Amino acid sequence: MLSLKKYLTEGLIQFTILLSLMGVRVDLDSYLPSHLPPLHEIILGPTSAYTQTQFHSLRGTTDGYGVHPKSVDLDQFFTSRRLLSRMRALDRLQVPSTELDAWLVHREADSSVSSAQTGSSRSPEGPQDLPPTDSSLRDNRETEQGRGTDELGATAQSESSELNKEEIDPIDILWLQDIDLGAGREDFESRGRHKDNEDIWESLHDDPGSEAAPPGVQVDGETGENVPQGQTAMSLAECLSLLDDTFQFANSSEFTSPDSQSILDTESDPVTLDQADGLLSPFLSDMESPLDLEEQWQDLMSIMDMQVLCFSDTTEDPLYLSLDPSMQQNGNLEAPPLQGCAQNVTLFTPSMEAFPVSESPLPQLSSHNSSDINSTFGFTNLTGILFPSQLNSTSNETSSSDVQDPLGGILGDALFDEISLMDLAFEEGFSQMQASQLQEELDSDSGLSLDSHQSPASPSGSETSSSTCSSSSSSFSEEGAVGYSSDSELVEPEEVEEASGYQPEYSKFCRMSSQDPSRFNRLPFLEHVGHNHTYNMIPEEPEEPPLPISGRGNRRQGAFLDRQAGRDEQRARAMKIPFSNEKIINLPVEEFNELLTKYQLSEAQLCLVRDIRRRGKNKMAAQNCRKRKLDTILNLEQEVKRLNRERSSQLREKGENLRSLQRMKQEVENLYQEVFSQLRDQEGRPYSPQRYALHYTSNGNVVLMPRNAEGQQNRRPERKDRRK
DNA sequence: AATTCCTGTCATCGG
DNA sequence: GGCCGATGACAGGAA
Repeated sequence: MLSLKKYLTEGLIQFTILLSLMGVRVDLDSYLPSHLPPLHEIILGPTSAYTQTQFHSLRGTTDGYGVHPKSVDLDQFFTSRRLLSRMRALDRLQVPSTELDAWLVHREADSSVSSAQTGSSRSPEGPQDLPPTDSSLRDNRETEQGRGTDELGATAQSESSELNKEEIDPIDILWLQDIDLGAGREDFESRGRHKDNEDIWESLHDDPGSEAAPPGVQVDGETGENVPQGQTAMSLAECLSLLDDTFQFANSSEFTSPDSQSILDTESDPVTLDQADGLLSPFLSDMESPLDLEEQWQDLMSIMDMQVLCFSDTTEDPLYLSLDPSMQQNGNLEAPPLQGCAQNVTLFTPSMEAFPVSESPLPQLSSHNSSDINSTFGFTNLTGILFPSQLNSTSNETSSSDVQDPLGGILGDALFDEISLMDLAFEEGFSQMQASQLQEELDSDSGLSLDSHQSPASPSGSETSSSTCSSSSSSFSEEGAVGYSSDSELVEPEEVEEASGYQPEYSKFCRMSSQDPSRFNRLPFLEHVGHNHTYNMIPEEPEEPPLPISGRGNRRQGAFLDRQAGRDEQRARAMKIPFSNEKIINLPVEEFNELLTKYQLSEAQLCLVRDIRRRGKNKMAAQNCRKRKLDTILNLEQEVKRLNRERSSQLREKGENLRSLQRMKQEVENLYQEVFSQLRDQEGRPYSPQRYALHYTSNGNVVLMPRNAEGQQNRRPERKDRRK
């Protein structure tokens, strides 16, 4: 839940930034072709707000705990870095207004075709009975077409309701079992949210058809699809609402459970899925596959990147380019120079406008050395990137190879090979990740909380629940692992049931119960069998029908438990203990002592009773301990996969940035050539590139200097630059 | 017969 | 100091 909040907050922040950017562009586009200064100011605000300093201070203050490998903090670290780089990219390159269109398409597909994640995860139905999307669900809830209507709808269409109920039942049962297991409060809350969705979903299923359509959505008479009305604009609230819905669905582990997936695979109409795939945005379609929120945001940002890069490719405005020679100072190229380059844009533009034709640039050069620039604007490199190599190729002072392409080492094949390999590994590992996605999502995206963030069936939760339960009441069969009682008459059927439902997720971790849960999902009466982890509740009586499942683990377990339970039971019988081992083990200590005082037990009897209690409790503790250990291992495994994905994504992002940088370099080079070729001396002759070169001052001015006079500051430049 | 896996049990530690 | 849960270590049984 914590990570969910984190992602939600982060997502909202990003989305707000997006909207603000879009708004800025819309406002300025109408009257300002060269809107850089105001846009830059606006962008610099959030950009500066994401400076490293603040980032660190935030890291230090928000959560308070150290950077554990599986800490949310670490996640936040990567995410914040990504945000920072994205913001820099936004500063450097504009966000096209088509961004809004993407969201509109998203919503339209959402409304008309059915949500991919909804359809894939929950709905086994065909195209005629498409479940409403989550946003539409929300709309419905807000427009009183939710529960109130669905009661009527449920009576009128009880049949379909029954059918839906049947299909929902396994999931509900799973959910309830998790509650029974003592899922933590956080799990309760998060699941409660899903449950809300399920309720609404159910209600709308009970009330299918046009009346379930949210306001603003018409039902196509031919296709039966919901056609959104008035989609030309989406309010911020709607967008945020949609975003919120998306997050809820994205984080819904139930919606990606294998059983529901199997339901989809077997019953859903592929045409519907195709439609959904075709219309939904990649952001949504990702939720169809159980990617984590991190990836979804990455994909969203990738969309931005693609658009931004396209925009960058098409733009010819050289004002976006920095021509600062100080960038020649260093050779290595990394992301920060991009920011510096972008920052320099605003400095460059006005100064170029005010550039006097007859002004001598040399003093400026002498007064503004590159170190000043670096210290002032944070330029550390970009050195030869922005300088034409061919001009320097004839000069002995600057090696062409040096200036040629400092990116060469970075943009070499090695990096891209690495990226490709990472991508490949990512692709290959994904199916496995999908297989274990449920667990990953249960642990939330940031995943890896060892003990502080247990899965719903984590021992801490169940133990806490059991301990509180046992201490607060005398119903000692809550936890279920209460066996030891061979007195079958004392074991009530419901107790058996509870015991059978004990630790439903244990099957994921224990080989002994490696039955595929999906096999029993459609058979409610086998639900408990599918999650049978009763160490102690296997009835001793042979007349008890054997469990329909078989397998080495269960047989062994059953026999072993029979033996163990029988041992203590026999001892208890031999010692004529007047109450059941179940009570001995599971009663709270006060009631247990009370029980002991009620009966006049001998010393040997008391000793045996205490031994039985100690062994029984320790046995449950050992079971929980082992389960927790397995949980930890699985969580670590998931975290490793997640970090690999993160690394792959960041490598990809880095490659994109470097490619963008290369494009910028090429454009600047072309610009340099163009400017230089148009320069004429007093006699109207062009300057020789072998003898002259353009240099850039810290204030954005461009000066023409003789090459052999470079570094000498007492020479007048032949001519100043021209504005581009 | 050796190995592996599962489970119970004991001892110990810490809350 | 006792209770209780967690956990490492060990043992025993089954496959």
